[in-house]
Formats: sequence, C-alpha cells, structure tokens
Amino acid sequence: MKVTISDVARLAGVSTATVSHTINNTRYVSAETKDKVYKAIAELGYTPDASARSFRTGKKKTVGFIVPDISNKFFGTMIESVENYLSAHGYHLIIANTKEDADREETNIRLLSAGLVDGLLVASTMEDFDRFNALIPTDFPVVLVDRTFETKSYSSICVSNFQPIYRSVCRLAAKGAKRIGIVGGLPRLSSTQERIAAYREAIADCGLPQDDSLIHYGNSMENSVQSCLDTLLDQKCDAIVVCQGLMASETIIYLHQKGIRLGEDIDLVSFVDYDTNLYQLYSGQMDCIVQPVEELGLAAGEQILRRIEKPDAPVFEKVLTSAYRPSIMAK
Amino acid sequence: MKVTISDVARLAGVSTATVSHTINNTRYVSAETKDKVYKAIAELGYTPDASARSFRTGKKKTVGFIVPDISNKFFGTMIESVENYLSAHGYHLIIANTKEDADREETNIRLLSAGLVDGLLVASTMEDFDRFNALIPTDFPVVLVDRTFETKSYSSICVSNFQPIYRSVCRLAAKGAKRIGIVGGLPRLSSTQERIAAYREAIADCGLPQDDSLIHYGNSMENSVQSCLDTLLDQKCDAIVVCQGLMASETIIYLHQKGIRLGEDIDLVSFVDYDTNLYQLYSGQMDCIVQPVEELGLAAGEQILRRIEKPDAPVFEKVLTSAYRPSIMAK
DNA sequence: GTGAAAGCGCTAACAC
DNA sequence: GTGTTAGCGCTTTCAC
Repeated sequence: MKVTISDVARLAGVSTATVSHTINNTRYVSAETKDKVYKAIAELGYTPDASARSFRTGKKKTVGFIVPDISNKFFGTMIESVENYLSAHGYHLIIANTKEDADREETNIRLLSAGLVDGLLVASTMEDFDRFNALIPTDFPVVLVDRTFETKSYSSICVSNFQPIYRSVCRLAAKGAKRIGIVGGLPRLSSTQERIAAYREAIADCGLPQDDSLIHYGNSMENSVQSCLDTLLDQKCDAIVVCQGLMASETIIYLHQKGIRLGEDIDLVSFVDYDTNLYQLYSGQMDCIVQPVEELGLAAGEQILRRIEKPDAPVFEKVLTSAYRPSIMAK
Repeated sequence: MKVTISDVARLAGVSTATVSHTINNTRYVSAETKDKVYKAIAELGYTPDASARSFRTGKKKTVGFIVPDISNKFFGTMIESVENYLSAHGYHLIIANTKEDADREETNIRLLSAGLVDGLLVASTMEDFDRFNALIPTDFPVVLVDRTFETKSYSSICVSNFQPIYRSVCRLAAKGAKRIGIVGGLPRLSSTQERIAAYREAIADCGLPQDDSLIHYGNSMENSVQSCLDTLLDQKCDAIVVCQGLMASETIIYLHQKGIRLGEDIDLVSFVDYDTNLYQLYSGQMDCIVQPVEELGLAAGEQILRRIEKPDAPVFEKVLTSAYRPSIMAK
C-alpha cells in the first residue's frame, strides 16, 4: 500500500503537522524531532504525493506549452530552452501540439487551463482574438510566444518581424533585383502578416512596382513550398524571400534539385532555423535571418513564472531582434 | 471565486453526486435532471477541477517522457508521435530533458513518479541498471524507449541496431573498402554498444583486419564529431560508418567543407534522422539507415497506456527495423 | 515546540 | 432515479 504522511507521523511518534513542516521547512522543528521524522521517512520509503499536494495548495508547479508543430526545429529548440528554465525553477512542462489547427488549440487550452497547469505558454494558431480570449479563464496566467494578436491584453514574447524583411528587400533592391518574390507562412498568423507588410513597404520605398502575383503563402509546415516556388520562378523572379525556416530548407533543396544556384542564378533571403545543419552549408550563399530561439524560450519561461506569481502584473511585451547574416557572395 | 461542483448542485437543485454522475456518465440520470445540471453548469461557467479529480481518483491522465535531448530531431519527432497517440486517448505528456546526464535523469524520474504522472517513458542515459531500477517505485508503469538494459525487467520499444550496421559494413567491404572507420554515440548506451558490436562482427566476417584505432565515439549531441573524423581521415579510411543522426549531419557538413566528396573520395553510411532536410540532398551519395521514429513513438504510446491499465502485464519487448536506403552511386 | 482538526473538490459506496 | 456522506493525502490555522 501507499505510504502516507500519517504512516510517517505514527512511526515517528509525532503529528502529521510536524512531518509536513519538517519536510517543507515551514516552521521550527527541533533537531531531535526532525531526526525522528527523517528516520521514519527513510524507513518507510515515503514520498509525498505530488497530486495531493497540488490539490491542497492549488499549485501544480507545472506550465503548459501549446505549440503549433513540435517536430519543427524552431519550436523544438524553444521547448528545450523553456524546459531548461522551468526545471531550474522547480516547474514541469506539459506539451500540447496543435498542428496549426485552431480546434486542437481550443481543446488543449480548455484541458490544460482546467486545473492541470499553473500557467500557459501559447504560440497560437488562431486568427480570431475573441475566440482565443474566451477560452482563457479570468486571471489565468498566459504568455503569448512568437505570435500575438492585435489586441494586446496578454503578455507576449516575440521576435521582430518587420525590420529584417524590410532590410532584406532593400538589400536585394540595392543589388539590382527587379522582381523580388516572397513566400509567407500561414496568412492568418501575426508573424506572417508583419513580414508581408514589411515586404510591401520596402518594395514601395525602394521604388519597385507592387505586384501581388509575387506574394505567395505556404502553410508553415512541411511540403508546402514547391508550388509557390514554381510560380515565382515562372514569374522570372531574380530574388526570393522566404518567411519561415522549415520552408527555407525546402526551398534550398528544391532549388538545388532544379540546378538553380543560390547567389548566382537567384538571390535568396530567409528566416532560418537556428542550428539547422542545412544552413551551415548554404549560409555563405544567401542572407540568413536567424531568430534568437533560445532567448525566446528563456524569456517565455521567465515571464510565465513571473505571471504565475503575480497574476495581475501589467501586460508585458518583449520583442527580440533577429541576427542578420548577409551572404558572403557578390552576385 | 472558483466555481465548484457544490455550486452547480445548489443551482440545479440536485446533489453533488448527481452532478458528478451527469458529467461523467457514470450512472443513469433522467433527461430532465441532466438538463438542469447542464444549464447550471453553463450559467456558472463551471469546469471540473482536474487536480481535485486526479487526486480523488488517483489517475492523472498524464504520462512523463524522459528524453536525452529534446532539440534533437530524432527525439523531437518521437515526442510528436507520442503526444499524438496520447492526446487521442485523453492523456497529456510531460517532458523532461536530461541532456544525457544521469543525475538529471535521476531527479526527473523521482519527481515525475511521485504522483505526477501515471506512467513513464524513458530513453535512459544510464549505464547502471541497478541505479535505474532503484528509482522506479514498485509496480510503477515504465516503458523504455530506444535504449534498454541487459536486464530485461521493463517493457521496451527499440530499433534494431545490429542488422543495419552489419549490413553496411558488408556492403562497404564488397565494394572494396579496406579501412572502414566507425563513429559511435555515447559508449555507455545500449544502442551504441550494439552498433559497435555489429561493426566488429562484420569486420571479422568480411575478413578485414580488426583495428581498434578505427573505432571512435562521439557524445550523441552536437559538435562532437570533428575530432573523430580528423583521426579517421588521418588513418586513411576509405569508408566511414556513423552511428547517429545528429553526428551524421555534422559529418556531411564537415566532409563537404573539407572538399571530400561522398561516394567518390569516401563512402559514407549512417543512421540518419528521419525527415532531416539535409539528407534529401545527400541521400543519393551515401547509404542511409532510416529509423522508424514515428512507429517508435506510436508503439511507446500504446505500450505505456496498456501498462497503466494493466500494471502487472508481462514484460513486452518490441524491436522495430530500420529502412535501408542504399546510395545510388557506383563508386 | 508541537498537536488537533478542518477542509481543498471531487467520486463512489451505500442508502432509500 | 437521486441524495448523503466519507474520505483521498496533504497543508495550515488555531490552540496550547
């Protein structure tokens, strides 16, 4: 049978209160009493039941992370970084994978926020803020990660999307590109929208003609990029901007297979997943936008724990900046 | 304040038992009573508290997965696959990352098995079975994944390690290789040991000289492979076998950077992480051993849930086989 | 310096 | 067909 705190108390000849206080260092206990308690614990092999404890205290010491795509290296690395921070602070991490599906996200938010976790990290795939907002119990600690909503009522940790794309387009234009195509992620995501907006502004500012047939969207997951590229190549693009790491890998491979050389036949700029091996091979032949994934995860961990401690802290927004690694080739 | 089952009962004018049974479909409740209950639930916005429920029932509906390296695509994909199976069966997944550190593994097993999860999936980094075994509470559901111990007292889901390496060496020998080097993962892991054993046997069976200076070990994590390769190249190897996906990526990149062409200057065979983009580029120039990661995750999910339901089921061992994708080049 | 006991929210055995 | 109630294992207030 399961060993409980009363078993320990009985064997040690003290009350359950004393056992509890001994374990948790929560009030003075004389050295000899402590000793008896620890002996009893050891003898019985007692471990306090986490489940009873969280029920009693209301603290689960667990954070939920709702992720759109675990197997994506970008999120994989972020999960690692979050878990690292949390475990160092005595918290556990529950993962839920939505596969960019809003219904799955809804189910998971419901399940996790119903007493399973103390707080939620969400990289939301939802477009509709009201739908999202309605799911979150009042005062429930939430931090948005990588993606935000127009309405800024939740804390968020994001990466600057505008600046690197704007800069990329300007650089390409300065190098002489006339037809710059772009492949965005899922159109409904804030990150995609910001990136496309940056593209449009830069195109205008550089005096290039606006041409919506040069704007295409993938689905931010695997195998979504080929048809976009086919069209862009048909359109005689001399440069391509890719807005997401997974799609960037596929782009590199696809162009390679078609015998199109980066930096020679075509210029490529892309958000690139930190640490993906593929880029080590091609980083010299393209402009790479490297997102600070580890810092993202770290900041997300910090913020959610802070919010769990102070649920009514003011909304906090952090925007990290990506590193820009220009190609070393002169076209 | 928090809405509890008693609030609902009061508003609906029924007992808490009825509310509970209505929610859980656990005994007959008349249509009209059900109706009153649901109305009250809706009106109050009641959600049953998961934490109270698991405390009461003893079921957490949560599985823990102890992983050596989350950011490794091999485990990332496996996590996805496990989570997929579990969530379809109403379970949650808690992740713990050990970074191949036995002490971290120990801490995590302790924490998670103390009433936080119903069962544990472990890709253990431990060498010592007794140490591992001592951590697991009696009758606690555990399934080993990807790595086992000599002592087979836990269920396990693994991938055949011997056969593909043996075959690789034979193929290389048949192609005329005289000096076949090998880079293993962490020496203490069962997977590494099996692979190195296969290499040794095949070398012997093919009549090649045993030469321990051709056997090197990385650490199964990032940036561990260059020194191994330098030595092997110094030793004038004409073929190299790499035992792990992350190290394989690094090998490809390193050889590429040194201008050594796969399948021409040197033959390469490697365990390759399913789905890593890099291999799409090089799969024609090397022999690839592709592990069935998704099936691994699926089987792991199945087994742990089965064990949670029947904790005293007999030990179950499943060994999946890897796909072998030969190079399309003739050297 | 320590103990007694209430009670967290829920489920389920027992009663009618 | 539904209600009453004990109690899961722990923390914490109140009391001495």
